[in-house]
Amino acid sequence: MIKTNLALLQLMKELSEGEHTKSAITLRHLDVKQKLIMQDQTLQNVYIIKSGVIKCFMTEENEKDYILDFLGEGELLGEIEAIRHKTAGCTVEAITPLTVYALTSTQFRHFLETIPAFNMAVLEQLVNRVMRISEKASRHQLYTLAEILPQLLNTLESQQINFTKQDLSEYLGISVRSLNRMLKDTGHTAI
Amino acid sequence: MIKTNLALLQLMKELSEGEHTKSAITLRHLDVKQKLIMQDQTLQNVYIIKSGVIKCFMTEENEKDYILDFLGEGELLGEIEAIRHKTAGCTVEAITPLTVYALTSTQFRHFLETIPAFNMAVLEQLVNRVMRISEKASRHQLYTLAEILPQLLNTLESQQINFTKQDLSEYLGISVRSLNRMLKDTGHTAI
DNA sequence: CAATTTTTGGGACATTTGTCCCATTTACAG
DNA sequence: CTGTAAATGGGACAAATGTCCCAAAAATTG
Repeated sequence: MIKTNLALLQLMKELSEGEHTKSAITLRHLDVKQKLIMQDQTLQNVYIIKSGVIKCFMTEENEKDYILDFLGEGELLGEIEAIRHKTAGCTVEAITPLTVYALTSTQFRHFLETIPAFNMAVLEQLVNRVMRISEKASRHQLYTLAEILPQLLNTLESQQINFTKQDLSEYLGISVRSLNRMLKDTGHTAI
Repeated sequence: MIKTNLALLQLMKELSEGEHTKSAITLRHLDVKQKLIMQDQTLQNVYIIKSGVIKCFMTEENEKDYILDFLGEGELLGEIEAIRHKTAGCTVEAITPLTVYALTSTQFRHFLETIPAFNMAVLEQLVNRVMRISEKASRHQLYTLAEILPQLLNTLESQQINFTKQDLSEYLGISVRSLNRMLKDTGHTAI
């Protein structure tokens, strides 16, 4: 359920120690509930998660939030904006203490052009994300909650993070009330 | 509503005439309802739409289809599979007569590595797709049909393609019955 | 043109999900 | 430890959507 990209994490570790590259990379720490990226903001940086977990969500005009994904180690953030030269499409908020590698958007594009391994890792990151979001969208449109929920609960058990009901329902695209109801009906007590 | 990528289309036009690159690129024609890519199939090629429109959809285990997107000129197909070395995640079917540029997955990866403009165009294509799919997923989770439909109908008017009710409802992730009901309630007669 | 298939439109009813609301429990700051 | 805020669980009802089904209209085929 929490997506990671260990290949990119490893690569960033190397780059952050590399002679010519380490000066471009800094570290940043965030506490729980702090926001790394705010929707509609102009971004100067691209981030790669070193440790911790974030939620990435979009806020629509009717004030409702939709959580696109929970992302962990090695996941790339802000690359969309760096490549398209647009403002942020979603908000990124820490749900555990977080450490990220940061590099400027300009540096990011420079790395893309000059470091083949980095370029490849970013391409892979992007196609994986397309797949994942597509599959999630499809699943959530074509199955009922009753079919999706058990799988999700299964996945949740292997995570040691406490997701709030609010977060789970925003991830599923339903109201908290519906989530509660379904949990009760299926006999699930704790999350 | 129909996504296009004119930058990539232009680039492909140039590459298909370029001294060193034209031999790698072939053309393929398809009729309406023919499938260019079948879900779960292993792909040998990557395609770029030269002209025409396709629908890209996923079939879930419960036999229901979800249309991810309608794609037109310059859109890239099969790149996900070429980069991840996986089988196709969705089916691609022509909804108008179609002409595509085809190149082998190997050639595609070679172009990525050796032609910076191509690499950049693919990166842009991918981030745009992530944005688009994310926005669609979010919108469809957070708004009711009554709010989405008018916008969609608006967009439809500017297209000269006849979408079937079936396609529209699979794009919206609802049943045809619901689509009909909503069309009647909002006083829309023709599509 | 006739026969057949596909698409469309909608009635009736069941199911799912949302909204509003409030009591209880849990977490947290002073 | 205590008061306040946040999160949880669920009743009651409204609204949205799905399922099943069938008849009319349109498109396709021989």
